[in-house]
Amino acid sequence: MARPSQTEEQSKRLLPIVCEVFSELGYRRTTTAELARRCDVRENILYRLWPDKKAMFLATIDDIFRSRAEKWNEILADRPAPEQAVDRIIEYESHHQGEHGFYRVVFTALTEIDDDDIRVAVVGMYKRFHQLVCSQIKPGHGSGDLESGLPTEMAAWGLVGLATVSNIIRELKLLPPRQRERMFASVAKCLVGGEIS
Amino acid sequence: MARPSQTEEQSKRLLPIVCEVFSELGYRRTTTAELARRCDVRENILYRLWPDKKAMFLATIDDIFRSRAEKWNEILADRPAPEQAVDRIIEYESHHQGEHGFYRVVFTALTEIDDDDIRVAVVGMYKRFHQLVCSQIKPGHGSGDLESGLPTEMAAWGLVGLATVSNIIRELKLLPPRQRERMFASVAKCLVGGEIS
DNA sequence: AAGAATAGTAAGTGAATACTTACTCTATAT
DNA sequence: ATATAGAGTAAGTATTCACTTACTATTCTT
Repeated sequence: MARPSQTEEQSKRLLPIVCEVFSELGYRRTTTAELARRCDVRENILYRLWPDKKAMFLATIDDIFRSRAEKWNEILADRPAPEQAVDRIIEYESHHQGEHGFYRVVFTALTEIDDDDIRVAVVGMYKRFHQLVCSQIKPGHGSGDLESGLPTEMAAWGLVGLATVSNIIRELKLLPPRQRERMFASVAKCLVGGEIS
Repeated sequence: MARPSQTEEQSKRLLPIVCEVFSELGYRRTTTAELARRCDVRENILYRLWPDKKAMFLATIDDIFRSRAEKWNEILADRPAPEQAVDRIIEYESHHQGEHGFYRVVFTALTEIDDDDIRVAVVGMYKRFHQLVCSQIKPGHGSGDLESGLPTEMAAWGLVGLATVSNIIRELKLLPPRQRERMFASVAKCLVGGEIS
């Protein structure tokens, strides 16, 4: 009949901006007015793309995980020896942490888990994140335990925790960058096994 | 002249309740009306004890650290062999994690660090927390590095991270309690050194 | 070109909320 | 006893904010 809908394209176009705002301000402090301003559209246009503010946030949670997983795939794309996969990611993470607001979104989401939809989204994200880490640290080492003596799943949780503090340290400037990177790399090595460089 | 002020006593009496509400709802979702309701007083009475909502939250951040540090001192009060101090705390933490809303307050505070006062409070809290962990894992092992090969300060950050994920796992029920406890204990052992039990 | 659905504009609305004000009651020092 | 400062009550206020509505302007199909 008439104009074909562009909502799909527009959602895709605006979502990164929405992500950015949520990661800067957190869920509650982000107002729909601010989202509209930053997206350079009116509020009701956002409401045509998503039913409400919560839906915008849920889309953010999904997207933020997707983009992080994508980054990792890029890093590993040129197929290094599987034993080096972990080291590559550790290298990358220790330097580029927090660049895409991943943890800021996670933190603000964690204070909203009384809401079932948000809880489900966060739980899903963590499970996939943990799985992703597991799959990356496993191949290099036979089956079962790592060199450190830890089962893969446990070491993976340790790494997730390490990434979390590391981001907190970064945000709060608790350590100078170099020192933080060394800390990340050393503790990560300790968890997955191998010498400490 | 007249009645002696009881503000001191009343602050002390109400602060634990205020802490509880902030840890349940986070900073933004906590309304002064709800705080008053839970404290069973009127709003303006809270405003006589603290100048504004932020001050109530800052008091919460301080108190939540104090009470955690106090707990640890209690645990170590009956002077076990210094080598066992770490194991005791690990034991305690793996079981009693999250009981006092510590991490919920931390998470909600982390999304408010654009505010300088809150930032300073959180930075202070983390520094003291890290110091506390350091002082607890150091004595058992000579000077410098731990059995794991990690410097004490690094291992301490690792433990802080571990405690963080562990609380997230608890809140999101990502693992059944027993498994979470085993994970915590194993990864902690890996970080400070010593056999994995 | 006409018709129709979508994109965009601008103003508004009702509820929530941090904080206030004006007041009464109560305990204490003298 | 009583004057006085603090404790408690109750209503209010200005603002913010998620979400809506009524409208105009586009762009596509036929």
